[in-house]
Amino acid sequence: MKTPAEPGFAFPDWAYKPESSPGSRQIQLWHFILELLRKEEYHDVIAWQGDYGEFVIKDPDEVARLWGVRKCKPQMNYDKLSRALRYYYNKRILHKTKGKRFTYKFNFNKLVLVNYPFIDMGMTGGPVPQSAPPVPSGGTHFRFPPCTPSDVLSPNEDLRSPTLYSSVARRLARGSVSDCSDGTSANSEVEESLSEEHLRRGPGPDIPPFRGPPLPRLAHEGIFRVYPRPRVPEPLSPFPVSPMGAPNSLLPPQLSPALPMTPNHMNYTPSPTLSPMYPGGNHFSFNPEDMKRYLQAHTQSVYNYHLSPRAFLHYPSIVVPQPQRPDKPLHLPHDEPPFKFKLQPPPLGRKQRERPLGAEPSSSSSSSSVVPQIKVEPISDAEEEEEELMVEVTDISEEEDEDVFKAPTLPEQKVIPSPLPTRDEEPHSAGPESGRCIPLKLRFKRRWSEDQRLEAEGVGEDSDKKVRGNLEESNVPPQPGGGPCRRVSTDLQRATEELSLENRDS
DNA sequence: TGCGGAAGTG
DNA sequence: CACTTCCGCA
Repeated sequence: MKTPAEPGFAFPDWAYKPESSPGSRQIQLWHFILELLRKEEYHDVIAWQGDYGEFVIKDPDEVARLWGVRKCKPQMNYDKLSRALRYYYNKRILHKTKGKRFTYKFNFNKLVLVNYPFIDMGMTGGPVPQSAPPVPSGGTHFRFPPCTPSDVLSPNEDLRSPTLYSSVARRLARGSVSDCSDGTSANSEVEESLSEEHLRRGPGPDIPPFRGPPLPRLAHEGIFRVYPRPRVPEPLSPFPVSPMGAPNSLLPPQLSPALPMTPNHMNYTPSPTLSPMYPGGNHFSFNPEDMKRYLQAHTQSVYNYHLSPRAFLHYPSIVVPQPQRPDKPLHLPHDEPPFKFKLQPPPLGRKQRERPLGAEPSSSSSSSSVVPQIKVEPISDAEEEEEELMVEVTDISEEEDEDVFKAPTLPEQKVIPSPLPTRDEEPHSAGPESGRCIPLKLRFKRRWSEDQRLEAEGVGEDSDKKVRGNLEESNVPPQPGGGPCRRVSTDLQRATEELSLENRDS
């Protein structure tokens, strides 16, 4: 109803932080830049130009002024603004296009990929719209595994969305360039609060508030999940409309962006909090097709500029065990272990409705004390690496990225070198449990057990010791009957439960 | 022009 | 934390 007739504003929610949110800050410079970039009105001031994601500040002073207005910093000038931009270098949000005056380039790889890691960044790049880096289409409600979105994103980056961003985007839509003292468009705030609700509701009445639409079972199953088509044609890309035009004419059924494009990334379902806006919303709807194209192309430039490839390399480790797909070796022929995913014992006290395998009901309590110690290396490792690799490590690669690109070095390779024994893999060979319909879980469990076992056998001596040490230290004697594995499996059990639950509901 | 250190701000 | 402000250096 109250859909501002603004010609396609389209920023992904994740790009903003609602003022209301705790750590929310005001608009960030890059948001602002992006915003200007997508507005015709400012094409004389700033515009996409050159490479993908590359833009030129045609009128530095004006941009600075606008920025100043937006931030209520009348003293703002290009010098200062550029300093701010320069800070983005390290964050890898931007980088300078050398040789070209006032030309910078967005590292969408970072901005976008991180949020849409499922997109294939393969270098198959075809022609891509130049000035219109599209963004994946909404409709996806991702969910990261146990780890939180913030784990995936740099802590110091605000790309992560706290929760719902429904409206913030909208506000920018209009009060794009100012709202403080300059009458230019002082509507943001107001508008925002107003729209907050129906925004969530979307333009259409049929659009349920964003929360947790039927989540595809799990990436591995719903790879081809059909996504609701965005209400709005695509001209509303977060970026200037692409020459390619809106594929609105005939959008192929919206496939999950997590499509077969890249197995690496489709193994987990991104978190809803990171998800693009609800497709219903008119605020943000991007088309996977475009996104894919863009990203592919962008990848090239990314490679050219050595932008962080870690985003990619990294994800595989988050991967969730894949159901065996004989038809398609999901990827990485060799240089990567099937999955180096270590389950982190989920927080206890939650749904434990699955019958605890071989664990007393009360085990929950006992194990709750154990869990922390048990955490072989998941949490810290996973999280730390994640962040590091993803973002902070930035510096490391700052100049060595090339290498990274060429020879992705995985954090740990000590993973199960051999394909798991068939028996272990066979879904049929039902396990002790309800050997039927908990494939994922089972797989997880097995995988994990396997992992644990191997580690226990010496592969991962460190962690093994760690675990034991901890166990001893905590007076938690090894399970008499089951040995370490037993405990592990218990935890695993829980973990899997947690995980499957996680994926089930939401 | 562009860079990045350093200190300051909310 | 994300700038803002100032500044020396190239």
